[in-house]
Amino acid sequence: MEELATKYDPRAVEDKWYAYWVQHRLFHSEPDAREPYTIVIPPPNVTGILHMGHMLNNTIQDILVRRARLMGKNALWVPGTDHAAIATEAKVVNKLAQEGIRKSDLTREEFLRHAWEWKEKHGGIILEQLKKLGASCDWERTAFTMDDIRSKSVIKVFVDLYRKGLIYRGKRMVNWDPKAKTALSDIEIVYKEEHSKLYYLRYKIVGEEGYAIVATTRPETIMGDTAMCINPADPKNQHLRGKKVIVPLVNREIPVIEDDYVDIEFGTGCLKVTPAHDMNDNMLGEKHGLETIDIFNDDATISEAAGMYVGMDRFAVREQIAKDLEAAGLIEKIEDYENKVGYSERNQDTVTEPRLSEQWFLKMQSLAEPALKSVDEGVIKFVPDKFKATYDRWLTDIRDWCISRQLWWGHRVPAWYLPDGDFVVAEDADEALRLAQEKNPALTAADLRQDEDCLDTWFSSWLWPISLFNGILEPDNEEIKYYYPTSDLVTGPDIIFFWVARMIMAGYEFMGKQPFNNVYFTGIVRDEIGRKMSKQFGNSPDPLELIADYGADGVRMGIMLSAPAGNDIFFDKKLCENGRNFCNKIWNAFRLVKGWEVDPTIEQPESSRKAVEWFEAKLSEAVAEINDSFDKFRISEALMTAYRLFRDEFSSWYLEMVKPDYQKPIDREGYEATIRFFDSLLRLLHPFMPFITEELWQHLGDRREGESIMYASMPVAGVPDAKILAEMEMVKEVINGVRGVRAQRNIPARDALQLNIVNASIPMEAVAVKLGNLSGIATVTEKDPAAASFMVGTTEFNIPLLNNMDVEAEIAKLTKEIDYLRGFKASVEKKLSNERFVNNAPAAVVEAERKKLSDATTKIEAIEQTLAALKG
RNA sequence: GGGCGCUUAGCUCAGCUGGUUCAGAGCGUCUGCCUUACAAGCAGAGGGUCGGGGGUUCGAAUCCCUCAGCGCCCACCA
Repeated sequence: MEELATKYDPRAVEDKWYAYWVQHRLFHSEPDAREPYTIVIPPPNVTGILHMGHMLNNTIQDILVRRARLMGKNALWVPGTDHAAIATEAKVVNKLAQEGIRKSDLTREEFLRHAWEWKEKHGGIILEQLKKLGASCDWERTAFTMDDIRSKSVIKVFVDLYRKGLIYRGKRMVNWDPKAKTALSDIEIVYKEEHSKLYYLRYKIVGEEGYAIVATTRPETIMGDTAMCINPADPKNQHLRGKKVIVPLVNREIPVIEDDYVDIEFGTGCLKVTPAHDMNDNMLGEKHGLETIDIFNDDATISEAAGMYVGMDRFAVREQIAKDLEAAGLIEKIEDYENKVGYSERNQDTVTEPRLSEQWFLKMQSLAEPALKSVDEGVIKFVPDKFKATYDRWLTDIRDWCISRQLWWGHRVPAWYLPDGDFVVAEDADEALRLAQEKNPALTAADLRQDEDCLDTWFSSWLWPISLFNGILEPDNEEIKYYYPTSDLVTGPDIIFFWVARMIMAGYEFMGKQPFNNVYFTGIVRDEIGRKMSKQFGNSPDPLELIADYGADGVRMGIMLSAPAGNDIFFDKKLCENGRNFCNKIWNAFRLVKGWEVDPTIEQPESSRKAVEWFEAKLSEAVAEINDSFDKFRISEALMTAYRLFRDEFSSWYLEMVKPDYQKPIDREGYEATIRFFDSLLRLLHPFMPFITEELWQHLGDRREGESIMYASMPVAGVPDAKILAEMEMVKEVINGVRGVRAQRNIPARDALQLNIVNASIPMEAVAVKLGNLSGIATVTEKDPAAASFMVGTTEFNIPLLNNMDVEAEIAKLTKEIDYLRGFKASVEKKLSNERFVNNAPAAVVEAERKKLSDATTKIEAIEQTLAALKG
């Protein structure tokens, strides 16, 4: 192999290996005899662009999938995209607007043609970006929520649920997005605290002097007022009972009704009731049989029904009406007020409007029950489990799901209306006609009109773990039987209701089984100062640029280093630098090893033999730790363990122990063991850093075409030799002691030093000699006053320094140490002289304290002697 | 208004059912080193009365109470 550069260049290897993996179909999975391991990707928006949240999420999924593959499972990660009805439709509408085309001028078919065009052009960019990250998805299975199988699945499920009586149509109060002009479900509303005004309006009392004062934040809705409400128990408003009042400006008489819903303490205790534009008012309206006046159009401009301000925008009207009321002397006062205003989750600049409209709903109660039970009983495990509480609460108090959207981009509601207003629900037009003819044999296809609405995007994503394997259309097919339930779901806690809970419900409803066994919730990615990364702030780095700068492996490591489960992660580019540096470390360790020349005639040195024995144990220990971390989904910790194993134990200790002298050949045993360890380390690191590990693994041995580290086996944890681990830790301390002496006195590493041990000996002398650069190790009975000293445990070590000795400094150092030890000893003595401690604490604890005391005593004596010798 | 969670080194966090391995890790900082794998590096060092107060206990970062600060989720107070 040719000379390797001193720095790892990711660009030279990443594309090469990704193409190799794809070419050899190494990400592809088909059912076989092995145990399956399945992940379905949380489908990103088809027209979306990769952001840091995706990077985190997909890095974790890739780590899990690659690890499962290395563990011999039949690992499958299914990719795909989501049609994201509202978001995509909005993008298409904007794009058309720029071309001077209005959606309202297009037919549904024309619009959809534009939308598909847009999807073909922009769809899947995000999947290409994932490839740069190294995502090992089975691209042959790439799905789309609006492709044929997924669309038919959605329709089938709709029809099924309708026939089970779980889907109904009704005129209800829903959240309305006046920009997208569609209904939204309850959870698609985000409430934001806002500074607003509380207007106190004067409602003239009919047949009486004076006014009733009503406090409202929305004076523009007075045109829709159809009652005023007081609490019957409110003493200050008793005089209003049974009266009528006149809506200011509008001059319409409305009754005063009574309901204990009204909070006596709020404002004046008088509430204006606008049943068409407020959830609670609607409730009051139904209870008291009030008229509803819908004063808004679907874009939240004022409608004809309002009779005033017609065509004006709701916020403009608020300002205008305040002025007009003021001018008419109908405002008592205006106060500053903080309240929560609902915005569209998808369109966060748009204030939603409660609105009465005809929509399709799904009854949730019966679906929620098994879903709730499953998580409660731990059939599905949440990591971290604190999210169980959130999940429980939502499902326990669940409301029906408004599933229809007034959009064109999506799955069209499979309902057909008959001329008489009745409707049928069917899988297609033919079936619809048949059903319609059962009602009226005279009907023809031309008499039927399909519902214009689409279904909520989540009504397709909730089927994802099933529909990806065609489990809705063909419930008994081999794939669904093999891959379902999937293993782990990796997603953000922000979509726990939108997606996770609903997938669980769908899983039980349509498969009778959970859709996945574990849900791993990632944190939200924030910048260094804690802001959520978003386009708005422009604080999200471009993932592709990061990959270009640091390499995919470096970026993956950077993300994972700071990503404990469920905690928000503070992303800082510097972490990618650490990742890149680590790649470089691995690269250079490889250069070292690859540069060795093997001489089979050389006998393995003692230091090398010990090194191999020790690292064998160290590796086992680390593998066990990593396995344990993965079992708990502590992926960052697993990475940290592997990182330290490679950098500290392998590079700094092991390689230094087996490394031959400059330009000297290495023995065969030491070399082969090192290659074996390197191989194990690469396999251990592969899930985290797929590219560099593949590159080096390929160089490490003779590989066949098509062979890959992806399918090498994960190292298994043996039983580590505890004795050698302990011995090595002791030797490390001795070597550190020697290095400390060098550092303090500026003794160059190349000057060999003599190490004398006072009345003791150490294991692995050869290792200490090599790494400490010692000229010799001897056991002495007398301590040498002209020597630097340090202690490991209760053993004292001397390094004779001859004229290099700084007696004052040595005395100062030892004095400090002995002071600390005396204090420590005193505290242990105090504890041991406490009878209650000695009597109550477990014997082992007491014994440990006794040992501490005797060790401290030994050390103090040794230092006292040394000090005496130095001073004498 | 309800629920949950957090507060440990300059930063980000780990510390499971109280007691040797309990005050840790990574990063950053500081000090030496261009030592023939790696300066994107090596070697070494410093740094916290575990948010405040109280309690239980022989013993508390760990259990209980309380105060303060922060975060998240949910909720129809106009």
